[in-house]
Amino acid sequence: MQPGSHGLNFELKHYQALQIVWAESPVDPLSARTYGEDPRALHGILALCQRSSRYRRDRVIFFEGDPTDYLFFLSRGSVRTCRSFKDGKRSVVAFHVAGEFFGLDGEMTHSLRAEAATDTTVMPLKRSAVLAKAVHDRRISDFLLVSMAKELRRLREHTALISRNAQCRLATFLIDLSARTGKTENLDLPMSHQDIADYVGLSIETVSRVITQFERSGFISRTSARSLMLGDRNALMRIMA
Amino acid sequence: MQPGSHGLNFELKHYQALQIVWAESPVDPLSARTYGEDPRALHGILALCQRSSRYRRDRVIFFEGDPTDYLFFLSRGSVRTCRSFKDGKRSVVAFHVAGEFFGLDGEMTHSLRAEAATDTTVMPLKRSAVLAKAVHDRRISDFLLVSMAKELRRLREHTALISRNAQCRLATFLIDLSARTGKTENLDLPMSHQDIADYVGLSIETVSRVITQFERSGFISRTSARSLMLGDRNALMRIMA
DNA sequence: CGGCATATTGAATAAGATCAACATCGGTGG
DNA sequence: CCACCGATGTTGATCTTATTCAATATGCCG
Repeated sequence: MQPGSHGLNFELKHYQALQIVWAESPVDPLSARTYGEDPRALHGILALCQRSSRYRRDRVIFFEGDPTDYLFFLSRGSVRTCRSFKDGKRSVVAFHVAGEFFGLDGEMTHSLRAEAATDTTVMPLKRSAVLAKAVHDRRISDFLLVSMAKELRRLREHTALISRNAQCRLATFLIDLSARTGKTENLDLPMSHQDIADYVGLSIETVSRVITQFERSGFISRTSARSLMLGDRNALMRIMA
Repeated sequence: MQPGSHGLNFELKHYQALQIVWAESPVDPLSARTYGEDPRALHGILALCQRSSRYRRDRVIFFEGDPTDYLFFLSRGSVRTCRSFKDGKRSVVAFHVAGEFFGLDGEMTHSLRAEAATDTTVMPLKRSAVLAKAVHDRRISDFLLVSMAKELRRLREHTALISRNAQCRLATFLIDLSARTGKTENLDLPMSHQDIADYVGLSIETVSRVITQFERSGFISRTSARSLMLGDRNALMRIMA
């Protein structure tokens, strides 16, 4: 892959979604005009990538404790960031889908491990190079700010699930995933039930049972375990409370 | 309170903690040199505050759905950001302590409610003014970046609790709180048990029981319900797994 | 001192985890 | 193309953990 093309084969809507964050009034200095209509910021960042890397499902992209020397642009596939505990349990803290950055951190070492949840293509970007460029190009620092603001919001939403029951957790997960991938129907889950379970904090058995329950209630239908149709989104929304 | 003084009566260590984030090698453009040794960035932001506001315990600072016109610097007290659900339950997504910003968001409206967890003094800052100033002063945009990176990391840590048991959740909470407030002993909880329960996703009864359990195990001791002594931090760390 | 918030403790209940058996899927090699 | 096999997902029975409900205690502020 050439540096000039930047492997921009992720869907355009992801990029646009990234851009409109903080879109507000026309007078806002960080408005849609600044972010939304000019791909140069993203382009400028991705120009720092020498070559893209591919990871097969379950391969580790960085470990907990690794230096935060690189951040990554995910051009294809999906990534999970997670932590494993001494008792063998695992928490998936976040999923990332195509068009998103991951590995941004304010410390010198990663506090989480990143793994490919499906086969992926990522563009590694030397953190120091990105930051050096951000010093001279304010659109790039703004871009980072926007990326982080988006991730913050997603984490806040997810955190609010900690006191909710199994149905609510999974309804929220499904609605969120369909929104992020832009799939309103025929939602193909880009991760295993085990990944979902570790993300929402339930056992795989409970995940399976609740999805079956949703199906029996007519909220969703399935062609296979991994490919759903959200027939009644409103019902799921109601469960989210 | 005069604009010149900016109500900087929060403890210096908070500020320093904020500054050393992303500190890395001397050649890093966003290194400790940039952030760590110059209070002008924070000063520059706080100069935008016309007057500080006080909120008594449980008062709402902003509601879910309110426009994100202001962000806030917390100069005294503690704040919780939370969401209430139709079934009457509440999730506390984050606590903020003196020296931190809150209310930063990438969208036009807040997705969470912010309330004073104790009596507080906050400095409201017009978001558009901060961003306008950030355009001309790169230290300010950097400062925002650092603030958000810190909040991201805290949320990630908290999110990982979703699949952990009651002891682990509370041990993590206590250790984290003592680190953030800098109190290694005589940890005074700046929030009610109900707040803690809604934060870690347990009932108040379970919170009470686990704390009692910690006390009986000799990990902590209490002079009152709200003032603890973490006698055996290592034991708590072990429980965090 | 009184009265209301907050916190503790116990007993019953419910939600989800765990254990175990079985089903299905997807890939591989014959 | 089909048979096989390991990985993934489903379903049922039982057990554990935390919730709920209820009663009591303690603290806090007038």
